[in-house]
Amino acid sequence: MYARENIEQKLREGLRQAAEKACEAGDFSLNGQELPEIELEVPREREFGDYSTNLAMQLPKIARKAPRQIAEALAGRFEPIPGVVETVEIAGPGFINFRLDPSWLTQIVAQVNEMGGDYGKTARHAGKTYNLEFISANPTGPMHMGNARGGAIGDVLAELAEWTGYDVTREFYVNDAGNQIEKFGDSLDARFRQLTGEDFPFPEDGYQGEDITEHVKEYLAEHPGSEEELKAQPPEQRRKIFIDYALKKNLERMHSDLADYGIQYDVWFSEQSLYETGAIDKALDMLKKSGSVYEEDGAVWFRTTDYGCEKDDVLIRQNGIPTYYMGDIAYHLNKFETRGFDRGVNVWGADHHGHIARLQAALDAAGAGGKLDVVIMQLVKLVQDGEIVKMSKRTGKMITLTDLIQMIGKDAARFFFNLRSPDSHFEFDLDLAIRESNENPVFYVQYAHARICSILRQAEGFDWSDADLSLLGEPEEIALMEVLSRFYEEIQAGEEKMDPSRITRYAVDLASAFHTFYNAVRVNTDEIELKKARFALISAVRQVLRNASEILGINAPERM
RNA sequence: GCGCCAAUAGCUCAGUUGGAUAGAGCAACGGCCUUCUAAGCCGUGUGCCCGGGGUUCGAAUCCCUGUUGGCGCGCCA
Repeated sequence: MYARENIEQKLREGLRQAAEKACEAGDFSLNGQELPEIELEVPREREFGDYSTNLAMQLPKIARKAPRQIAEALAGRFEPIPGVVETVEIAGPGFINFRLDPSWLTQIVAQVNEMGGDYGKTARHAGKTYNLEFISANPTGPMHMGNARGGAIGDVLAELAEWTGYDVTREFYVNDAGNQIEKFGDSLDARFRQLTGEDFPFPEDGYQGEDITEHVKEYLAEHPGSEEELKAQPPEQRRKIFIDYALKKNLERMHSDLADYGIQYDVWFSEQSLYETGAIDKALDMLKKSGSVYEEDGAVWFRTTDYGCEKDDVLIRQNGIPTYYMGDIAYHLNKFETRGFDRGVNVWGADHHGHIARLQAALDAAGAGGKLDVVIMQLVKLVQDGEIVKMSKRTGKMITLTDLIQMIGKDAARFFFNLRSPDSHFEFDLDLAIRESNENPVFYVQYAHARICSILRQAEGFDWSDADLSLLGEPEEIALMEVLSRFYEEIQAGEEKMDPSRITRYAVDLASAFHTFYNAVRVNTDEIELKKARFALISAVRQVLRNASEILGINAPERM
């Protein structure tokens, strides 16, 4: 158990008992009502102590007494906890402020050094399986900036889930079926015809990127003499050959690009496989049982309006081909029913948010409701030379994930995309990003780690295992230990709110507290006992910086 | 028209289970390297928390409403 959890539990218990005693003694009465949940917070101002509660200000309505009077009764009857609570004070309109025994903080240093790479982990969700689907970029072309953001967010969310005890599966949904694949094939075939001298118009809504032409050229280079053979084939056959070839190439490239980005998937789930395994039919049967499926105009519909949506949606088109929506339902039922995941989280771009309600509706109808959360990330707006760059996979004008990593590096990219919460609108200034490669906060964090490594390197062989941590009492040391104590809370909050940016901000906070400490006191001091204590402290800081870097998927360099 | 997300310092953004004096980075200016990494530290100031109502001991935070911006509302994915 982490120190803060322990202390908070004791404070709550103490307050509960104080309230009981105060009622018995007739200080005030709850008039038959339950004591509200006790809220504890860490006050912004140091002078208000280490913990504060507004309990006395929540009671006047029930007890019909002034908050100050209630606070006085509670504080007066609060049983001292030796070694934990030093003082109890009343302040302002009725806050009760607690000041803790300083020893609680030094214990954290020992705990971090003992737990090492496990410090920050909890078993809160132990035994539960968690499926995290992210990026799921169209395999018809290279990945873009939006995919880069989704990748950074998703991978850290997965990590946060693991740190809170979930058994996590990272998953990429490969959209290798449907209309865009047809378009992909048409585009490839059109380029083939043009390359081989035919005067053939390029489809208006085709993929105009260079990569399409490249695929065709590569195919021809790899299959010498195949040109005539291909020309003799019927167009559908030829399209299929090109699609199979280019899709495979694209997926291989995605694998390696994502590996460069530090992302490793456990499952690449093929949309096409849903058709081949009968998962679509099975899902449709499950939906039919809800009684909300009907036929009209030759198509099969799902009455999403039964579930609060604005209009119904088509499951099977007039031409008999299932919609993307139907596929997505089958896919998610596969996650929850077939594979039995306890929880699923998807990271989607804001342009897909309209899809959430109807997917949830269908899952409810099929009896798999309440298991899926969707994190919506706002789209990335790319700015270059002070102007917004329109990106489009269709026209092929875009900055790819690979370009980005080449420009600013994996660490900076991952950190940068997680600097803001997913639902904040993101303006990515390319000129700034290139310039920022040296100003990016990621270097600030990494520098703190490298500095600590440097100090420890110079004292190789120095043994501080018997350090007396109570010697740590400078304000900068206390501030640093307080940041250390917050780590597990940030992980929990990040997981709960599905917001990875908590961790980047925490890492910056910790690095900042360290840099301040470093400039204020000398670690490698002549006073041996103090030196031992400070070595124990910076060793703990280094450990937590490493753990945070692990979650963020960035390097913690030993030298810079 | 309807729905989702947003609006806080010159810029980019924190702060949202309602709390005490609304914060950080960048940018600007000044200071700190004869001892552990100056990619660092310290100091100097700026706010109609988009407007208007409401809820209450207390609102940047919750509710209603208006404005502005982004996105969505296909038998596309």
